[in-house]
Amino acid sequence: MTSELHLYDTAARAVDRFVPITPGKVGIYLCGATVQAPPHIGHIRSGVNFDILRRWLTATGYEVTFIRNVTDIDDKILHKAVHEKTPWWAVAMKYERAFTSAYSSLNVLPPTYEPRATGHITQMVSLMETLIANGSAYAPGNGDVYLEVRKLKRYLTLSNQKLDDLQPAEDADMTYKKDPRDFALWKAAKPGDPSWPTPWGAGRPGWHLECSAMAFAYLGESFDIHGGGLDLIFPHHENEIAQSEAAGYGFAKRWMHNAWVTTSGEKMSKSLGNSLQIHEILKKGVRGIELRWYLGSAHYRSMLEFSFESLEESSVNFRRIEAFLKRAAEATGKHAELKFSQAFADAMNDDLAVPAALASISEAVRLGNTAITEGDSKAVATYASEVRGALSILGCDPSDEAFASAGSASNEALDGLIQLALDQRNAARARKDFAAADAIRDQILHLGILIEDTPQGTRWSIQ
RNA sequence: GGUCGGAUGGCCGAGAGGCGAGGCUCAGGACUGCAAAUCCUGCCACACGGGUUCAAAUCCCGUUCCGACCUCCA
Repeated sequence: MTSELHLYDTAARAVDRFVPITPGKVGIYLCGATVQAPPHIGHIRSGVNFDILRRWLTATGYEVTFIRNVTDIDDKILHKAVHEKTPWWAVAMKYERAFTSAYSSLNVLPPTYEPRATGHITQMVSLMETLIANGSAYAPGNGDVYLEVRKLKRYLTLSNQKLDDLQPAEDADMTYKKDPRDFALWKAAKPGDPSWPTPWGAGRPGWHLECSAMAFAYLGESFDIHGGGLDLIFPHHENEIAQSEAAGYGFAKRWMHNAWVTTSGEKMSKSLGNSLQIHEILKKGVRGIELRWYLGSAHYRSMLEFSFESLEESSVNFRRIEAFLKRAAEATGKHAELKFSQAFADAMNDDLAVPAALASISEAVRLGNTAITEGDSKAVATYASEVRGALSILGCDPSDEAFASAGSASNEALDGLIQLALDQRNAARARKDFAAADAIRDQILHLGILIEDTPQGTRWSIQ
């Protein structure tokens, strides 16, 4: 009897059983990047966390439609374009590529579809027409369009705030707004800004509208899960809910938010100057698979306090698991199949309890290592399958071609050379000339190759 | 002012009334010519003060400290 998937819902502030709208299918909308800077590890943690959710849903038989948007127009992109003397669309494309590359380095699967805001102006205009027609929004005549928050049946249900408790924005322009908390669906074009024609004048989208319009376009009026970082709860997600519900849509049935990556206890962000970009870490020689293992290892709702020390510690742990899979393959003569244990499934079904899932992997590795020592190849195959299957769901299967290393031809030559040295060394060992044998081992170790003697013979690996 | 998190062993990091998650480090042992790897054993922690209970890291009350959001944010 398998356990059933339970997930946290930010709106309910509780974990409860996941029941899809349509049996067997799941629609997920994840707020992706506003492409105005290269991704830091916090952005990619979000990608990894939701990638794990998606992989788990897929592994347990759901057909997942995963939409992750790109917001390719906003104030910062326009500012940056002016600053860099580059067209705004070139700025957006540059950083979109940086995000794509970072996701790919960490084996985050491409979404089913990745809609860009600027490609969905028609859908946004249509949504605004609906909102104006039913009295939820107004166009004061200057080209802006605002949502009238006082008219909403409910508002701020995710962040559990009261409208009157909000600190009104100091810079709220009351020339056209009916209430300082009304937010812009659409912004009138300023000279030099890109713009699109609408019934209310030329302009560009406000920040929140694109997600409501695109979620509707690809997932319909109502869908299963909406995800994003904790800091999007207010205002972004509140305003998405406001727009979509005012338009009469059921919108997201469940809200999931990942916590931050912190340094010195503080949230990583560009404005604090403490952000760490993915490519900076990879440049230090950290493997993508190890960085992913680290970012995915904490529970998605817990803060992850980043340090290179704990990253290295996590990598040591991963290499032990990886080494087990390698030795298991040698012992059984084949790659392990992809399976997972009940303990792993129970952990994942409990709101993606990855730390508990990791404990189940460690247990399987320990038992599998013992089975290798005992020569029980059937047991080795069983544990290796469980480990590899679990790793695969976490996106960290070492045999995944996403992490494949190149150069198998040169490896053959290397293999021959090392075999030559090993033959020499084993000859020395046979005549009990251990000084010579150890000298060979030490010299090879200096070249970065580790030699290990096992009851099954001598094996080598690149450090 | 409003809303919301957090504090766990040398370190990372789970758990949420009873049975010591797991990992890393370190120490000892087994195995080994020696290493390495592996396995075994050990290192009995929950910010502080009260309370509830047969039993509290977990529930309640209070305190301290850290952090996040309140219209830029993953």
